[in-house]
Amino acid sequence: MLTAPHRLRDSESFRVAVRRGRRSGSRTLVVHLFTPGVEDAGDSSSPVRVGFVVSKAVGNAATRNRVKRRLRHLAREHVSSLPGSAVLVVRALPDSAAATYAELGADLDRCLGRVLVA
RNA sequence: UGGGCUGGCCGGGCGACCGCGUCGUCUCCUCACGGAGGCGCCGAGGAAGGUCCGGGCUCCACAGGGCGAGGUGGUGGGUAACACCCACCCGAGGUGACUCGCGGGACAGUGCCACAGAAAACAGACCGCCUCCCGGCUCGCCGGGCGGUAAGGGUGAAACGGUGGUGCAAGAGACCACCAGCGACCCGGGCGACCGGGUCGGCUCGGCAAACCCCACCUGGAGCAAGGUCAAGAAGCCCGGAGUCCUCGGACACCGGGCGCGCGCGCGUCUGAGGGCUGCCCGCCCGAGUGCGCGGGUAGACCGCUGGAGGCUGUCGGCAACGGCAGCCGUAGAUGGAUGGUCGCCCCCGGGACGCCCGCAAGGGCCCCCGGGACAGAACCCGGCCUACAGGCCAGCCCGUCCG
RNA sequence: GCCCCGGUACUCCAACGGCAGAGAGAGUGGUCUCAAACACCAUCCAGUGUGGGUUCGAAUCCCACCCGGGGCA
Repeated sequence: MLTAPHRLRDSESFRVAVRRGRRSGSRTLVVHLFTPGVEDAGDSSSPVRVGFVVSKAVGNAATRNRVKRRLRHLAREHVSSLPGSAVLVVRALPDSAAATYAELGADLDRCLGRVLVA
């Protein structure tokens, strides 16, 4: 689980991450990672922030909550490996509703690996 | 023992590790705001759901009357209130326990009843039946006419009471008996809906109001993004539309709208601007500001925010719903939205199979492996309704079978 | 949180409570053409989102549910 400072909670940051960040997808989810450059980062001390997008196509409220909780728990493992002041948005696809915790973890690892190579 | 009816209840349990949120407390960092960490308590539901009703709460409004609109619809209770619940009545279904019913009014009026049929609502008469008259005749009849009838025909969802008899030219509630139905009155029972009995009457009168409508009763508007406090802010913000440029990500200017404030103009301050009575009118009330245009700021934090028509137990009243009294309990408050993740054991269900046990057998039990365990996530709070739901527990009752 | 529309053939859409359903496009088969397009003719495709009720009779009226779209704060 993520503590409060690591939560992404304003829609502008979501838009920036989704539009300008590096993207990688899998069957169950899509990852957007935005790492601000030197000129963009006003204060380099801001923490890594993570947000989630789980649309109604995934399922009803209980299902969406479960997916979101699993993703939050998984994303916690990656916070320390991300560069400072990075913004990560994880978008859940409809197949994520039926995926197990291990499958979601594998997909998140693979996508984050691809995004972080560059 | 098999099948069924009704009511109530549960919604996996225990443990380990890693985590999240509110509150409390301690420690540390910071000038401060605040932040980090440790410990402790608590942390989704029976439907939290759909948003179909009813309330609480908040703001606005509120002399009264009329028209309109919407809702409810057997009776009597319960309740803060209801379209909910309970009991009863009536009707329908079931052998029964029991279930189901938008269950007022069709002599206040208007409207509709397709097709078929002679005729579809007020009686009328197509084929028939019959007296009489005229004509014909093969004289048992045939044709025509003035009339009388409504038993029979067949259509339809529905055809103007049913059966039997008297009666008649033929017939008919024309008359009689019984039955069904309608109305009036009387007696008895019930708070009442209504029920039981009797007398009399005309002797009979279709359905649809989830068609307009009539009757009785009820209904002010909005909603916690209500509403309030503080901060920021004399500066160009947000939303929608369409356009130009372009490095296709954005930038720029235009039009319309939104809110605090500033400026200008108009109309006004008791001879009344404007507003309200949230559908309209009369009428009434409030009232010192208000309408328009131009410029164009902020959209953050906190309160509201959880103790309430609260729950449990006992007792009393009541057929019951429910109510009175006493005692005990203290129970989520997030805001990109906490209550989770991964395992182990147990429980339940399904499948498989080595072995073991019981049994003549069908089969049953133990152990092992695999898979599964629903519907679904609080967002101001309650009372209901409706809808979804794996599996399970308890109680009462009905019908059948067997044994005594 | 509050509220409003809509659901009929493959598609777009009509249908006073009355034969259960019109039209256009698309499709199919013909005519025309060397072949096609166009045009013309014929034909096929629905049981009206689901369930229940009122009625003699329901796409239509009423109730509940499902799905889709939209608006306001």
